[in-house]
Amino acid sequence: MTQDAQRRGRPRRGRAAAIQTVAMEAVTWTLDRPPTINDVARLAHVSKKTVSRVINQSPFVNEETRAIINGIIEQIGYVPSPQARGLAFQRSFLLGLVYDNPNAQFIVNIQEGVLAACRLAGFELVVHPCDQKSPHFLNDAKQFVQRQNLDGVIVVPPASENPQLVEVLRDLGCRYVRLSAVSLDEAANMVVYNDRQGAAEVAEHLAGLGHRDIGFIAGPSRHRSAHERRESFVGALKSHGITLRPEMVEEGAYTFESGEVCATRLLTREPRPTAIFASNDEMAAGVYKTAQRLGISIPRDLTIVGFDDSPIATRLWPSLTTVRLPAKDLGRLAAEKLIVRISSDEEEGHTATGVVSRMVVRESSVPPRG
Amino acid sequence: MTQDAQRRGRPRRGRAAAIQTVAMEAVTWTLDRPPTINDVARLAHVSKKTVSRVINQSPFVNEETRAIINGIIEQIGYVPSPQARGLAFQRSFLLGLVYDNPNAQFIVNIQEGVLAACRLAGFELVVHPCDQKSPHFLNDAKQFVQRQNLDGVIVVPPASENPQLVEVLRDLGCRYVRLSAVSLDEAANMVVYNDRQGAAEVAEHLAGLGHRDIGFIAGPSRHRSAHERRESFVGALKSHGITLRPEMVEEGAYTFESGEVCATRLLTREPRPTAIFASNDEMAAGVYKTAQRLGISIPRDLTIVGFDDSPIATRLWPSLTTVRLPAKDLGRLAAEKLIVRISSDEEEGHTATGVVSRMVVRESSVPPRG
DNA sequence: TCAATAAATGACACCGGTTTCCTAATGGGG
DNA sequence: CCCCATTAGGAAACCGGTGTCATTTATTGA
Repeated sequence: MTQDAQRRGRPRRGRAAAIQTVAMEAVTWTLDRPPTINDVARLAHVSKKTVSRVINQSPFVNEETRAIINGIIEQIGYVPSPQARGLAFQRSFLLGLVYDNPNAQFIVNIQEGVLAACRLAGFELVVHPCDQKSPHFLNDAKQFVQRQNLDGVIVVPPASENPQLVEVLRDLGCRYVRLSAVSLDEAANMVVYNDRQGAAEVAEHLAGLGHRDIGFIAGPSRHRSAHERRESFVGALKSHGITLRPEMVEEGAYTFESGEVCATRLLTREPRPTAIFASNDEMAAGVYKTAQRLGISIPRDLTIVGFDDSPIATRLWPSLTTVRLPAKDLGRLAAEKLIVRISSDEEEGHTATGVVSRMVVRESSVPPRG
Repeated sequence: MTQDAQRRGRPRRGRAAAIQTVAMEAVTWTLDRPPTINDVARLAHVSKKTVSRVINQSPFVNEETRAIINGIIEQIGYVPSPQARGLAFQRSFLLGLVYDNPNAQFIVNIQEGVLAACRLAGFELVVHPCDQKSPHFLNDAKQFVQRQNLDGVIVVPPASENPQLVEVLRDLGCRYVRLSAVSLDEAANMVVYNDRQGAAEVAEHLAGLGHRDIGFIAGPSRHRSAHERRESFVGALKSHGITLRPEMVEEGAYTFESGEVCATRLLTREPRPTAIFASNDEMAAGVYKTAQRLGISIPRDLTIVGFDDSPIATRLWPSLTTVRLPAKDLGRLAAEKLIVRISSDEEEGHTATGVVSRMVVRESSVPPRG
């Protein structure tokens, strides 16, 4: 009975005293190494398991105890070791971003969106630029995942459209989310951006302005987005009674230089188009340069529309009418999707996720002359 | 003696046999979890310590044993757990990249350079975009380092020029390397890019072309690079007998819009400058737009020079004479420096490291008319 | 008053590596 | 033939957390 009383009483006193003790010790307490969970447990006179419960927000902790432990954690600046947590949880709290996209702004925007979601969930982001043409491409990606034991990977187009890469990720048992213009995978693994909407709006815009001789610069056929933009644009024009003649279509490579080449072909042909829709802003910039070189005035003699709303769209003069692709939202959605699947430890999340692109009208699109 | 013989002999047979056994087992051997060092040790009939020695290239392992273990590692696809290694080594093999630079291309280039060095050393890169103006800036940075226990951090300007941030990193005991236009820190912690060289070349170029009425758009004074570019440019002009009059200097914010504003001021003033040197390409693009708006022909009536050699320099028409800042090399050097310090576990590396910027002449710079 | 139950906490094994310390076998010199 | 240095390899503790299960104490119902 005496023993019981002691056992019952001591912890109370012990804990109550701990507040004082620690408060006093805090000034002089200096560790030559980062504090660990054991230090916290010792100072709080509890077991490390209880500290662990506090860290992990377990409901089975007395409020008083929790307050004491949190106070000590605060005072000594304890931060749980991610390595130890990772080892015990079998998780790394790390997401990977795989990209081979040459558009730097797109990548940075995606990164920001992904990180916005990561921060809320306590994840960090590891980046992996790569090159699909490299013979080490698949092996590099594999090592990337394994080397830090990534919990999940987000893949950006065009790499996201590589079936071998997806196979590698699947074999590794690594969760992934792919970004693409079309749904290539089960809903849980995809975030799609609807380029059809934006391309259709452009068609409507140009038709509404009165353009009939319209040139189109398509993207490279290996990009799914190129097909989407093309088909939607052609279809929407047709519904406005305008047929895009084959000789008014050129296929570019989403690069500035290819935009110049395609524009040169289109603009030296009769009848010369009164408007050109380039499948991305880079190529649209190539059209600008070519038009200026040929002495064609923009927008008086030529309306130009791009796609992406990259920074260059507003740097050009006149500013470029284009389609805004909300890259940051895209990144955020992908990360959220991935994190939900990782956290729930389930393959659910079968709802389709995506964003819609919308046209932004600026100065480069006006009615045709005469 | 018999026992001894057995003890001596068995391992031999054991190991020799292991090759066969494993070779046969490999086909049917399926684990429902990733293989661990224990699996390798068991299959190789050695202790896990010996496997550890092989992994870490210890010289105290028999060649035969090493070959057997490597064979098994290969066959079962064993990859050491980064969490476990991290826990034991007290290292994360993770580098951080802190940036608040609005220039996406610069960031992506830095990332690529950093990763080139990381790959060789077995490190991965975690990114952290931030905002110096946010009240959480310092705390976010601190958590960023702690959350994954980063081995080192690379800080890109202008964040790199924030002394409080550096203090936080130092307090955390986190190694860091700063990029900046000037040496703000001990040599071990810096990689500098010499903007003076490029700016001086521009001065020489413009003077050589015969320009005398030269306008200058400076960067924001909180950027060290802005000072470097300005001082060097002014100094070099002076050494060519040209004095930059105060009314020919405007201070921009390294943004497109500020370039427009400054250009408007410079170009509506008498005498109008025959050449404008903008401290970065973004602002130079603003000058282009303003000139076009005012009906000033480039380069006939106005020579323009930028700085950075960002993608926009070649997208503009005529293409922009500018100064190339080798961002990728910068990133690589910073990462190499950091990795050396981490690996050697010493504060050495007192040699200064840096890159030099060089002018790239394009179409926007010609002699003045008349 | 006495189980039965729930709440709060602790003891101990474990995650997958590394380090420390120790043993056994081998080879060479006296 | 013995001793010792050297090489190869193993046992156990450890890194810093988490899981499982047991234990203690307080509360409730019969």
